[in-house]
Amino acid sequence: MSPHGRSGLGTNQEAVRRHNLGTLLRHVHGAGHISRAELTSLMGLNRSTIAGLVAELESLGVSERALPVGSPQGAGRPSAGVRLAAEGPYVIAVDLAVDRAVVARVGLGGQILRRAQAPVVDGGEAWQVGASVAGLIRSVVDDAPAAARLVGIGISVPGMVRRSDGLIRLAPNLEWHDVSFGGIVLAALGLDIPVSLANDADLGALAEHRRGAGVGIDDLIYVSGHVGVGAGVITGGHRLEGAGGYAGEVGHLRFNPAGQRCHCGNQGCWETEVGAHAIAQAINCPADKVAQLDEVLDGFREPPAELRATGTALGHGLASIVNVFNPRLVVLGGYFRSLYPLVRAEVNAGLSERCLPAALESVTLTLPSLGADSPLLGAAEIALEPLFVDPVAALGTALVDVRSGLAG
Amino acid sequence: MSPHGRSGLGTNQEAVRRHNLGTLLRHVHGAGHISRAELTSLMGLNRSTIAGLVAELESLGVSERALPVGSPQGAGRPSAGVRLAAEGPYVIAVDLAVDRAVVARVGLGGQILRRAQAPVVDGGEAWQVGASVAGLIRSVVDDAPAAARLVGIGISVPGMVRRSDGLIRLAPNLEWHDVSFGGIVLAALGLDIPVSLANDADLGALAEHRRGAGVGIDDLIYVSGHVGVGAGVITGGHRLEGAGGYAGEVGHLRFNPAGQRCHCGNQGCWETEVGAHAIAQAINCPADKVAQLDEVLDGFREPPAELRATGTALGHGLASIVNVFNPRLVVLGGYFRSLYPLVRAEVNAGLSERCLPAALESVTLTLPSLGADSPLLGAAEIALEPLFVDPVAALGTALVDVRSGLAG
DNA sequence: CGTTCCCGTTCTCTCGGACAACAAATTATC
DNA sequence: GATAATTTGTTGTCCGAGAGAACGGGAACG
Repeated sequence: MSPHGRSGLGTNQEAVRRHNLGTLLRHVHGAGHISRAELTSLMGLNRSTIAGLVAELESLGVSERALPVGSPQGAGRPSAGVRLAAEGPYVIAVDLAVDRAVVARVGLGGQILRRAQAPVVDGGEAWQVGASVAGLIRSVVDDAPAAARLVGIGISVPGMVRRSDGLIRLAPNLEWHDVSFGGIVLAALGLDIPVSLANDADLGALAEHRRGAGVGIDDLIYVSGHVGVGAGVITGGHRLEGAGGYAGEVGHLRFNPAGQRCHCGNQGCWETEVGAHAIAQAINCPADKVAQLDEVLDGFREPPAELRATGTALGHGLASIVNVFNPRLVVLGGYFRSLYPLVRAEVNAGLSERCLPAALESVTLTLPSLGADSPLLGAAEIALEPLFVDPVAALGTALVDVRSGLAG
Repeated sequence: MSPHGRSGLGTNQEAVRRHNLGTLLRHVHGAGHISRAELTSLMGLNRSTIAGLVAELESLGVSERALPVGSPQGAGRPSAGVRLAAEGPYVIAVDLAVDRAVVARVGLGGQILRRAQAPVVDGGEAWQVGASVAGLIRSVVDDAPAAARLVGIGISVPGMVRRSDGLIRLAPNLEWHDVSFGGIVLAALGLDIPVSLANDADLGALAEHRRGAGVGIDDLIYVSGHVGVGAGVITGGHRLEGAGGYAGEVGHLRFNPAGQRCHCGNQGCWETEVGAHAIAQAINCPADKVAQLDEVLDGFREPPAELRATGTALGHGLASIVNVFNPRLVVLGGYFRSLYPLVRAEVNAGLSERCLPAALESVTLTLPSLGADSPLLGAAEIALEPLFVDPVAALGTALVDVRSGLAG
């Protein structure tokens, strides 16, 4: 059974095999290089069972035998390693931001095999951006091994994405409403493969949970500043999506009812105090550089006094979030990655001051260990997801020899 | 596999049987009376497999054969029914509130078989309350069939409960800090059986999700007013607990930084505007009746003008919550159950005004269909939970002939 | 150099669910 | 009202997947 899926169903033996093979692949994906002995203890299955599963992965062309892993600890025969195959399946990850699009070819294991990027023109129509992204995808796929299979495309979107069908309901800073961006990209490519879209903060949280600062931590929040402010939440090891997929809109938490008007129509949303426009205004940054606020902030050697209030507001807002979600970790992504080091003291003080003691004692603030690539790698993760649910089926529908498919 | 549990493990064949038997029991528990044919389609298993599972449940004394269920629809042989056994296993549910404790004997299927309650004296020590609860448990168990087995005790607590061990970290209105209430009750009973504790709002959400207004709805929030304000969140069909178990503390969301001081030390928490003390003050309710605010509110035939601002504040706060969690349903429990009908227009207007359109369009406000019993039935649900994970094991450790055990 | 420890491989066993065939019980149809 | 159609319960068999035992291999340790 999928861990979070449709409950209530029974498990037949076919599902057992699917689940075990998928879980095994998930472990190999997570570790990159792992010994069979570790797999047996991680999965709680018999040696012979693991051997059978590993053999199936090899016959699928996903993994290959490797030398015993790393340093031998203790006596006994060293355990054979399992390594991801060089010509194994891969996905296309797209990180769509307000000013640029990054596209990467990402293999199992989360390695970025090739990347490309292009600016997004201000006020660009969706089809224009889609064509640009399609071009980047072509260039990124260009040097892929012919035998390698493309499993799908994952797209990180700076806006609200409906989870039922991936429609972009609203991307305020791109000024997009109800855009079916997945369909646009597929049409521009002339392909028909699975496309998954999700909110950038949600994907940042997922990536940091799987491969970043939050490995092994089942309750974390990724707070993302990308012009607007949003959050991705992992709780109990799973993404918090909400009914429509719009959960995590912390930017519009009520913060100061006497404050400034927000583009959402309300007054004093948190975003009006810690959003990019508010910060730009505080440090007299020109409006056309708001999208590159992180670079502007990186330019400071000393924290300007004007940012202190922002730091406190950030801490106070985080306190509300921590009270509500009780995470073990809060990852500060987007331009907060540049802001936090400047005003660490104020943020920490603001959080401690306003947070309930029980929630405060177990929480840590940190920076994303994947740097600015968190949403990109999260996009890769959701595109890879079908492989972990049913490797055989996902590889069966995957695309072989993509280059000639794209040329045609 | 347990649906939300430790991921990464493989599934062995023993686990398959456990899971299927538990899932079957979960369905019988949910429906009370269900046909085998429905079970086959719900669980996606073969007829013969379901027959085997049902036979095992019968041999465990949990269920029994019943006549074909309800109205026959269509041709064909009518399917035999599965019904919960009259002398089947049961649990003790405890709803601990600031002014009273309710104890019930609850069978599989969520039926309250017997209930008792007693006032909780103001400023009562934990051991006193524990002794009182133990007495109620004795009286409630008194008429249980001798063959019926007691599976465990579930306790709803008006405060923050650590999920790792059930310790009550803080129950502000009982003035309890770090109380091991489960151990106290067990010691007073002289028993040693599983005890589960959780926050009252969390359990309200669980009960409404399983048996109330939220059946079939996987994303809902139960907002509870019981002197303090808290929320229980169901997301993706699972309880949102957080790292320590303290998630859902929406009462201390920042609401109006220029507002009144909150007992948590901050200023202008949401609770200072929609908490029981704030409402009591607004309608000139004496301080010693704050714990019975729901009854006071029920006394109004016409909504007093003083409550309008409260209704608006409730709506505005709910907007923040809906933006963050994107639920399909918000259930208003505790004294909000009495407040909402009085100021429905203000609440709805406040919510619509401050909520993001995408989140607003799929959300509904409603009252708990289990009335004031939501937390109580939620306590029963967590106590029953082991039965659905592994019926055989849970029944194996369950207590037979409880009366004589309690007498000795 | 032998012992010990751990792991991979192979074979068999066991168990649980699927499947097919048949009987049973009800509805639909002529 | 008799027959056909439909759906389900029951039974026996089959199949597949994981468990377990036995054996051999490879490395560390004494």
